[in-house]
Amino acid sequence: MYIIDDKHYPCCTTVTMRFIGGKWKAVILYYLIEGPKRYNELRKFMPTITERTLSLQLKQLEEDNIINRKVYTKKPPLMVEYTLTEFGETLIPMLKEIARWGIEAVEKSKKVKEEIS
Amino acid sequence: MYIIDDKHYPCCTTVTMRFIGGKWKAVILYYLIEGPKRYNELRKFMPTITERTLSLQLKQLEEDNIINRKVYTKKPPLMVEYTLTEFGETLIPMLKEIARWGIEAVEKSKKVKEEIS
DNA sequence: CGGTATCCTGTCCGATACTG
DNA sequence: CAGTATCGGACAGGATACCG
Repeated sequence: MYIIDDKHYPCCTTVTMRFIGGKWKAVILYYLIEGPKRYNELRKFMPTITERTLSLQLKQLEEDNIINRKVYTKKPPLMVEYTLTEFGETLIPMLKEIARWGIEAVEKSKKVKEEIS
Repeated sequence: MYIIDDKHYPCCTTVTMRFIGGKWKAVILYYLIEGPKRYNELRKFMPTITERTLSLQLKQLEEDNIINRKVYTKKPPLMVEYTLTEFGETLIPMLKEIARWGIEAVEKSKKVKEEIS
């Protein structure tokens, strides 16, 4: 049993999923590995996410101190950049493992298809 | 864009989350790394999961060919064992990374607390 | 022992429209 | 450009009771 901020987690794995679980967080973070990204850049990488959801997920990641939000202009059009924090960067090895396995799974399913057809 | 079984994924990370996302799947798999486990053993490891949810998650993992379900008795009391499949074993490095980061995050939050108090 | 059945709640997340 | 506001549907997951 682990405790962070008075919240109880039955397993160290639960802790991680609390931070990067959900449909989009890991994907957002994956794209931030290679460097800072603007809001619209992220949207282009994830064409099927809605503005609202992207906005919410970014806000949560910011609250968890995983990413940093930096505003470069005072008046519209705004220019906002998102970056991994130092804490967020500790996630990189894991994010790469997650991505690597995803690719492996896709490859495998292709092979299966080829064998069947 | 990746496609498995006619389902579209915008990113390789999405593929992985499709398999191990959710509140419990990664936790179940983490406990299966060290070897086969019975239904009630898993429940003891995760005291806060409900029977229904554990049952559902196990069934989904079985459908995804990540775990294997083996029944050893014909009449009650039943004896059922869950094991990682060969495909499921490919997840191990990632699962260990996820667990490792969870522990790291807990340690870090402790440090922060000590610094504050 | 290893589950189902039933019911119910919360939350995630999408669609759409609007704004400084 | 980078969001917010509002509404609503789907589904994950909890509580409890029961079964082969």
